[in-house]
Amino acid sequence: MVRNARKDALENRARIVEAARQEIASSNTTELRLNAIAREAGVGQGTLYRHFPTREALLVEVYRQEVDELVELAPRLLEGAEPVDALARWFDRVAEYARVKRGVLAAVEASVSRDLTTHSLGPIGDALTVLLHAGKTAGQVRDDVDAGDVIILIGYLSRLDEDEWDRRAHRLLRVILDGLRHR
Amino acid sequence: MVRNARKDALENRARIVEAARQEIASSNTTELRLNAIAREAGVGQGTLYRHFPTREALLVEVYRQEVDELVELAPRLLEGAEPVDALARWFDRVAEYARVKRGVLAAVEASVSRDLTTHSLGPIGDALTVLLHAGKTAGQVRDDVDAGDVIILIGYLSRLDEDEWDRRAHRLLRVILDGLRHR
DNA sequence: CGAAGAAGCGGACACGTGTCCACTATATCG
DNA sequence: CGATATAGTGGACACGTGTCCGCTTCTTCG
Repeated sequence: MVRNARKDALENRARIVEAARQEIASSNTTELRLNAIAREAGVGQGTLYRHFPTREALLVEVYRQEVDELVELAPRLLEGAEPVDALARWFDRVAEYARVKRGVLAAVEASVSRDLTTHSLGPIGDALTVLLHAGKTAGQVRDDVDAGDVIILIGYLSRLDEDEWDRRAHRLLRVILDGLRHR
Repeated sequence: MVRNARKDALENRARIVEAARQEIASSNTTELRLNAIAREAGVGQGTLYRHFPTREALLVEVYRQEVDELVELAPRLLEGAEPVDALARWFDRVAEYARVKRGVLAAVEASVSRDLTTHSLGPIGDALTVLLHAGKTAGQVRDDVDAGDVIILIGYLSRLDEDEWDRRAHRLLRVILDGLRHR
């Protein structure tokens, strides 16, 4: 991360992420007991919190691969489809992740909304910005929304219970998409 | 609440609600330290939790008046306006409450989404159902949404930071409204 | 009215979170 | 290479939550 990081610091960091990954994999639940992870990683609480100030920061790291995939998917979709359709497909992919790896969206949402004001939306926000911009340029997406707005709106995905998912997740994404359309 | 309630139980219940109300009034924050309220009300933790199993249950009680107002507003709006416009105005009113009395919507949202499956959406959900039904009948609102959907979508209001409010709250309500429109 | 049983009470407890700070290991520089 | 400043460590702690259960108080019924 930083230039002159200490060797043990990096090791600890890696060990924490690994412990978190395993914890998530084994318990397949959204819950994450931070202190348990610290224990499993063989570090103190303080160490964990210094490396990852918030639970979300840790989740972002754990799901980095998934996040990266979403990010690089956006421009690819734009090449092969109308902007609004690209957005729709991107939504579908987000939903897929949100369903299987519940932590992904929760992490993104929380970390983004934390500094919505700072205009730094993180990688996911940037990907969304690209999609929205294309949509606006093509006159398919309303002009008065930004990536932050959309992340706020689709945030419900991370709060949906498993048993409501099938009935609501995709339908509500379509409602939001229609709301985003230029009229 | 129940028929044969014990006198002291009712007193305690009232005292808890009163303590909560004061706590909210004085600290004007969304936070609510349940144990502090129990202490102020002069009851044990157990007592508080028996009367109000969840933090939301307590908030609903605290904001009962506001909730009632929202409920009886819905049919009144329908008398004087097109269904979609009534819905829009009702949204505005919800936003107003969500801004000033942050707890209202948080409570409603949480308590509703807790038993979305049981088809009991609570009073607010019922009010919304009326609005949506009128809109669908008039062909102004899409047929494939229910009150639960809408509550989920507008739930972002209770999560918006004060400083993002002005920029996003109403705009996003309009986006949602557009998404709900029949097309 | 007094006994009995049920409804309600309340505080101790187990657990998780996040902070703080005295200590330790590491990188750097003379 | 050894001194030293400092980044990094880890665990104790203060706090909040929610549960559990032995005890108390109310109500009811003979």
